[in-house]
Amino acid sequence: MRYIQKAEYGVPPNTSIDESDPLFVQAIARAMQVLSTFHEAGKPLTLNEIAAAGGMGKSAAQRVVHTLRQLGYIDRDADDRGYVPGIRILDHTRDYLRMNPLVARASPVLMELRRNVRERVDLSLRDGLRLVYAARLQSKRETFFATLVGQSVPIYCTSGGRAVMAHMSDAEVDEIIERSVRREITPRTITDPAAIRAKVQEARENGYALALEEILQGEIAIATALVSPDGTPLGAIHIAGSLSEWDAESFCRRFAPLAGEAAGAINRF
Amino acid sequence: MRYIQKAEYGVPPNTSIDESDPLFVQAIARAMQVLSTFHEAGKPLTLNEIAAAGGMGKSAAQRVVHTLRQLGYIDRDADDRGYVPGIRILDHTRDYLRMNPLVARASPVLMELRRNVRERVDLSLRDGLRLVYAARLQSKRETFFATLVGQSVPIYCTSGGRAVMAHMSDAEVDEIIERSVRREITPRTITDPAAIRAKVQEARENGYALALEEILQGEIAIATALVSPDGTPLGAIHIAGSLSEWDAESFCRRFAPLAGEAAGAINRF
DNA sequence: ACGAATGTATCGTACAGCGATACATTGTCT
DNA sequence: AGACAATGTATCGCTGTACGATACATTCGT
Repeated sequence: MRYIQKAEYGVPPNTSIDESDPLFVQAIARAMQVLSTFHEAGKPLTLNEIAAAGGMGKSAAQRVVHTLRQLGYIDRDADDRGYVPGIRILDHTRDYLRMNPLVARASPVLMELRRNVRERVDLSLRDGLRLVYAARLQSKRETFFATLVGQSVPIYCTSGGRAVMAHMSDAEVDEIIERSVRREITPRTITDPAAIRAKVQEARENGYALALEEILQGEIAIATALVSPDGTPLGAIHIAGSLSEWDAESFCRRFAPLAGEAAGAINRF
Repeated sequence: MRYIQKAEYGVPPNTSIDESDPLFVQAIARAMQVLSTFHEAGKPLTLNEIAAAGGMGKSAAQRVVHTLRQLGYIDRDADDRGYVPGIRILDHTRDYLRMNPLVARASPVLMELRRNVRERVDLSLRDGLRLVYAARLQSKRETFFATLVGQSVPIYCTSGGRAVMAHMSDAEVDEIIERSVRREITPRTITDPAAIRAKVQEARENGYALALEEILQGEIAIATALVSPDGTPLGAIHIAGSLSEWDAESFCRRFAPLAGEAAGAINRF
């Protein structure tokens, strides 16, 4: 039995909480902290690992895990060797997806788009310095792990991220670049601030953003932004293909108009 | 802006918790209770609604919501009119999906299956009296809301459920039937215990289960069970099509072998 | 067979979270 | 417009919950 794929190029969400907030319930923070331990895990976890990772005592971890287990948010591994996330999580996934108006509005358009495009089509939503994939329509050849709902990627070095940044002020863009932990995820990841700004500018002019192998070797992706009525960028639509089948120019010529149309259909108020 | 689709035919999970458990952390239960309020909601919720639904005081709801908001598990609605589930939920979705060995093992097989089948293909996992959809490869014509990850259906009246029950003892089957709140979701939903037992027996003999419009009008579905090495049923693979294109017999003849093969490929330890 | 690491149980004390209440702000009805 | 109802926000003293240390049980690894 194998357990694979931890965070990898995923981005941890911002969990910098304000200490000494009179309304803040610490027990809840502990619970979520425990659940979040799995973000970095590649295998079922033991109580001690959870306690250590959460910076809490063994007793605290024990009680939290016990409680979450009763409620179904944590399970025992199939072989009873450790703890894994529980199925009740999916109930909340459903709630999130169906109550997010952007997802609801975008989905039919995405499926229509997928009909005209034999490549992977994704919807991502902005959360701080990252984009979180909310809906993914995989192409024929994709592997499962590359296309998980909830997967997240940095804004600074992705097509979707740059499409989003294209709808921000220069100051905001700079702040994102500044605060991001930039590293070369692949050899072709663009990490230089000036170069990123240039790509954002390019996206502004083209109306779409392009990224070549910045996250995954051999992957080409273009994206267009989804914006709220007041112009705030909320997320992006991605079309991703393989460089073994496409060169950048023909990929853009073929898919940029489609991606633009799709975004347009969603963005109308 | 519209917010649609609440629980409907979804099944609420079993949250009957043991009172007076010395290790039970009530604050966590409260937090999850609050998040679970959205299961039944068709629109953004107010503080008072959350408090009332959770059977707690306004202050308690206030603190819980405040905390979950800080952590990103609850957001304000786009128009600042109410509370909605937050995007951090998706991080845990990803954890669940990738750390569940059955999902991991089944996914490539599912995609291969989808390649040979132009209909919807689903993977569901058992949780008590219900099946929870964990992976869904939609066909061309599906609407988004019909194919949400996290959607759940009762065991007693679905193809997947009967495929699962086929791998249980008669006593276990009876218990499921007994404990389920059986109602006619559609006019064709089978709710009579004896009739259900007969359908289970039929599934045992055929190696697959069939359901006709028991959940959704016009839908036909067949399913095969996924079992652990010791024979315990863990979930099912579904193939679902439309009665406007298929009659029961040809649907089975065409897809039963494929569903069986797929389940077989996954079940080999 | 042994030792190390796991999950489980117990218990008195401190402080976290409870509920009542009061305030602020928004939207709605006539 | 003006008043009202309903929303989210803040404050505070008391109670009871969750804390951590420790001891026990059980499984795993070698």
